[in-house]
Amino acid sequence: MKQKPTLKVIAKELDVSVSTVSKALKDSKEIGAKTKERVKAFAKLYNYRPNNIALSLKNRKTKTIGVIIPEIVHHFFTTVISGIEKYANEQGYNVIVGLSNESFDKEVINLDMLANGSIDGFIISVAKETLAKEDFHHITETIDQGVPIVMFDRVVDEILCDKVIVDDVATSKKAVQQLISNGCKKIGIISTKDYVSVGRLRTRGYLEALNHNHIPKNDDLILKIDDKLNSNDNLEQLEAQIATFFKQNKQLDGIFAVNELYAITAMKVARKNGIQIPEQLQVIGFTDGVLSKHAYPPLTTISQHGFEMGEDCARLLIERLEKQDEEDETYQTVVVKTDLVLRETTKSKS
Amino acid sequence: MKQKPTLKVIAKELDVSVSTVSKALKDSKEIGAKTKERVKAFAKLYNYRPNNIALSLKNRKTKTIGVIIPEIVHHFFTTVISGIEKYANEQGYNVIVGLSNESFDKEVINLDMLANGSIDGFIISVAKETLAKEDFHHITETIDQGVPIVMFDRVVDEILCDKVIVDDVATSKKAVQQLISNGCKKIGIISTKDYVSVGRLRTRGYLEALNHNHIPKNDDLILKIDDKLNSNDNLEQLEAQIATFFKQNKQLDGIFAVNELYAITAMKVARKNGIQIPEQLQVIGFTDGVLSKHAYPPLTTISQHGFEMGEDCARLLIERLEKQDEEDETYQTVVVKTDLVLRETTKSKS
DNA sequence: GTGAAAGCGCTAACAA
DNA sequence: TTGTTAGCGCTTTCAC
Repeated sequence: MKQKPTLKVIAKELDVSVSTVSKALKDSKEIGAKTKERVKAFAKLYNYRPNNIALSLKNRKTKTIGVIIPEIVHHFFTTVISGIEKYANEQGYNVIVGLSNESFDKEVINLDMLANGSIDGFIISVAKETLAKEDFHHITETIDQGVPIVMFDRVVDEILCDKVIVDDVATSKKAVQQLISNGCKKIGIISTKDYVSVGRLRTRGYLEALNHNHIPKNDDLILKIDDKLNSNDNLEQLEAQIATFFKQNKQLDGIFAVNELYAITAMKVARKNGIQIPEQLQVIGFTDGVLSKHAYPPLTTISQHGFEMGEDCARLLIERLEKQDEEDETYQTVVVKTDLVLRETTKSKS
Repeated sequence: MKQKPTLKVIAKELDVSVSTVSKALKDSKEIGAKTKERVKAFAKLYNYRPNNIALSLKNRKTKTIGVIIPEIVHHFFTTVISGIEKYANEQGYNVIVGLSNESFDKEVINLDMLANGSIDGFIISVAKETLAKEDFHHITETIDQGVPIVMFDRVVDEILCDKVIVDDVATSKKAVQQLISNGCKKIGIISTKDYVSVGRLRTRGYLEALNHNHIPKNDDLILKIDDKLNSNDNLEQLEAQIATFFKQNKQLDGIFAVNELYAITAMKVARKNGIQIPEQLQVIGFTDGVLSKHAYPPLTTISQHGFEMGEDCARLLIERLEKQDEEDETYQTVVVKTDLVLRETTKSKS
């Protein structure tokens, strides 16, 4: 193992000073042509690369951004990461990923580990446990220390920062409206507990759609899945809860699910009960991921455009980083548009 | 925005020296009890956190590891990352993710960006384009510079480093044997081009199984999907190639696919052709991901235990990092065990 | 045209 | 018990 060459090593080897080497490598006009040549040749030969850490210390910025998400085994989050990565890399930034695993403590630890100078700013989607506890001190403290944060998807209204979201209410309303227009009479929703912002908002959209069509609200038709159940471990419990829901609501002919896993599982349960999709039951999911595309039958879903969300997050963050001196205290909330991707789990009954 | 407190700031504020503060914060016995108290109280009050970058520069290690994978929107890779993350975090390491997007150039850039002191070591699964070009100079150079690398899944035999793989040949043989035992007579394989190591090896396992059962090889039954087709973009092309394959091989009654996307797509094509699964066609995939689990019917697959692979990668790398002085030039190749997860796309015809 | 010195934030050997 | 100093690798100002 050859040791990595540093300016100092090169300087000694060539019998010049460190600063000469530094300048030569930057093509400074202060340095004589042949010295430059010599230095550059030597540097190339030994594959010199400036030490990023030293630069970071000097410049007080690391050119890397930290992304903290609840789970990486989740198609939506990975598309967002792809988007972040793409934009960040284009701007010369690196991306460091931390997983909270939906746990408050791990979220705090991750933030702590990275906020100590390792990264210039965060992009985060808040863990369910954190939302449930409503304890956001780690986030506000980080912001107070001058480390900017961009929140996406699962955001916290009270915290002042840039945000990238989807118009959950309007989008859900649109989806449910589609079911109604298609002739569904008894539409159920499979959502999360209310502390998860997106679940709460999507439920609100569902209710607005019903209301708009003068359909009375029926609490039996609203299923709020217990916390953490969309982790891959307890699929059986998820299925059990949905099976019970089906049993309690016999004439269900439409389902709106707030994520694709819930939608897919509902379809599985329906199939076991001999219910035909879309003839007897129409289904729409949220988040257009691989699961939806490859489901049988292919699932009609709302596309959140995760990749674009990621790009927006990175853009917002990097823009703020690059003009950090200006102390801009006005925050943006970007609302990414959604699309209803019609596939085979819905169809007009007319 | 308060500026982040440094030792220097604290020292000045408390009118002691920087080293006193440093030692006090580390509970050094050299420092007097009340000085310690004072310093600690102050540090807590202003939420002091040591600057990681400075520590990295000092210690010549960053306690972060770089993971470079072809695609993050891929269940297998995300499970591996989860495993890496878990083990790394337990050991106090951070994980930084780079995506090569199956491109040689992006792989090189990623390696370059990070090899300059930002990370202590790499975990990498090689991009298809790199495998096709057979140009590995960026990898060998990195190793030569003293930055250890662990390869997983898509590895390069010629490169000396730690590796974590699955016994692709034996595992594939087992899967195909299962099909044969189940009574399949005409078994096809859907694989990748040969330069992708895993595709090549899995095809070899397929052939060995046939051979073992005295079934003659038939090249028509071997489909090698064109490069990059498992990226989500060109699903139609994938489907087209598989449809053609079906047309050319009428009595196909068994399919072994080298990843779950190929398997799922084959099932889709079969369904369109009115072929019953598993009655008329049995299917086994590789990589037990979400797609397989939620497919209809649920797909029999080989579980690669990605999470464990990730843990092994991290363990191998960190072990090497922590004893880097010893200059251990013996490399390990960990072969992770696989399991055949029997679901509903296979069944004995007896 | 080249080099010395200071400094980014921190630690540790050594002095006081 | 506390402080001074040097140094991690680099940039940059200011002398020479």
